[in-house]
Amino acid sequence: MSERSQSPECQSRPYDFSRVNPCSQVLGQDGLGSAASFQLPHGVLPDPSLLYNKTAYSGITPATAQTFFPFPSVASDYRGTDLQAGEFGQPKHWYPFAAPEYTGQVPGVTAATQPTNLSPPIAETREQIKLPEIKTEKDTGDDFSTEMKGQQYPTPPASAAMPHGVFYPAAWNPSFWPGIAHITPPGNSNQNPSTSSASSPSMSPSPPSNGLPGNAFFSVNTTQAAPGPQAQNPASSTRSSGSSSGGCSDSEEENLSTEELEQFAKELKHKRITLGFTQADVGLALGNLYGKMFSQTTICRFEALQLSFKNMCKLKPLLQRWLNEAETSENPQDMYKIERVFVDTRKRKRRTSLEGAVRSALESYFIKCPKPNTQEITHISDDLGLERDVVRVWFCNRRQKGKRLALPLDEECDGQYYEQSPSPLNMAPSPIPSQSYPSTSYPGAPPPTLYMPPLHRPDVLKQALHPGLVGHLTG
DNA sequence: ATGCATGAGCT
DNA sequence: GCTCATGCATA
Repeated sequence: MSERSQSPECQSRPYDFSRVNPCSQVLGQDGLGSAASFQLPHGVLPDPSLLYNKTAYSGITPATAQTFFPFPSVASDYRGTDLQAGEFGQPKHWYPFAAPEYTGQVPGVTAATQPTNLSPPIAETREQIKLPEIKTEKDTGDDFSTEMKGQQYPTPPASAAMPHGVFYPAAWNPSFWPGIAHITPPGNSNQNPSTSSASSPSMSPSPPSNGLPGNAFFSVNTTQAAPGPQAQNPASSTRSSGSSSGGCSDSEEENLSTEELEQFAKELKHKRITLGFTQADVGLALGNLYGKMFSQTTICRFEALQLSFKNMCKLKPLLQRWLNEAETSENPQDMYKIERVFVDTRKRKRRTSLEGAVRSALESYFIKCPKPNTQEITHISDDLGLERDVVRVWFCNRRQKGKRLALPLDEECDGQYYEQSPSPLNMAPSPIPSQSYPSTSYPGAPPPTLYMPPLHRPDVLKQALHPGLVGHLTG
């Protein structure tokens, strides 16, 4: 009830497009006929935050904040060091369907074996393992059909040769993280009590046998244990209601501060890399260890502080435990062994790849109207020749992204971020007096009057905007 | 690392 | 239909 309410209540309908909606005007314009017309004039607010009229980063109340971490990705700098050993298809334990078939898709490796019992030699466990999954049609317009995607088995190459625990020695460069030049000694991880129980069961050579999710452990500290099928972890599932008690009520890290999270994220990344784990490994390990698996994406976002505060709080304990386990384990590789194979037979819509011009157009629309109503979405979709749903989803994601990248931690009323009433047709640079970025990004903006968190830098800003748009705006 | 998509829970 | 958490697919 807490967070859920945030939008409706907090935003108090900043702009109700269904009524008098500036967007409507904009959308109704003829000029919008082509993507070209969306070209934003230079100087037009490249900074999304400007649109949100967000207030200064003033810390947050861990207990309530449902905001996103806008920190600049702590990652992104060390690419070569952590070449993802590969992405693992998410076994999605909550989709215990049998694998009908699969096709090996790994170059050089023919998936000749049974999908099940996939337990590659240690040397290969880190390899890319794709579980069969549904892939959408590749080419048929919007429709999508299923298509079993091949299960990718370990690609022997280089990485295969890498022994666990000893990785990328050459690649690793601590300098990337000025703040954490060295790894803190194991066990030193800041808090975390329960962790030490270390070498826990999960570390045993054979991970939860079938690795069935039933291995619930996920309850960070609580009761929410078992993530049964698709058991969205409690925290998330309860977010709407439970969260009321506080952002990370389900976590033992309830008192986490943003600094702690930030610090932990760095620590995690640093150690993970040092230990030779990829983000995907970690995600899998969590599944094996605690029954709740996460994707490389999620781990990546965690490290980059791109999750909501609440989400960070929720995951932190798990990752903390994993970290401790990994550091103390003698056979860390066991932590991510995959032995379960489930197939998700759901159909997944083919991913739409929007062209630069279209994205720019959408971005432009977004600036003018972050929350288009049904009609407007329809208009936009017609205008750009996109599926309505694609447009709708794009806006949803764009808003989410906006929060992630341009939102300070404090805000809870996300509605406010979009409170800014869309600018009139002429797209006058959104003048959000209360917040601004360096003139470089927004020449016409008034000088910054509010505290600008470190993360509010041009480079971060760019992340919040579509590359195409940024490029367009900046030059 | 990130864009687009999915699904739960909610209004 | 929105937010939020999360993940597949891909740049």
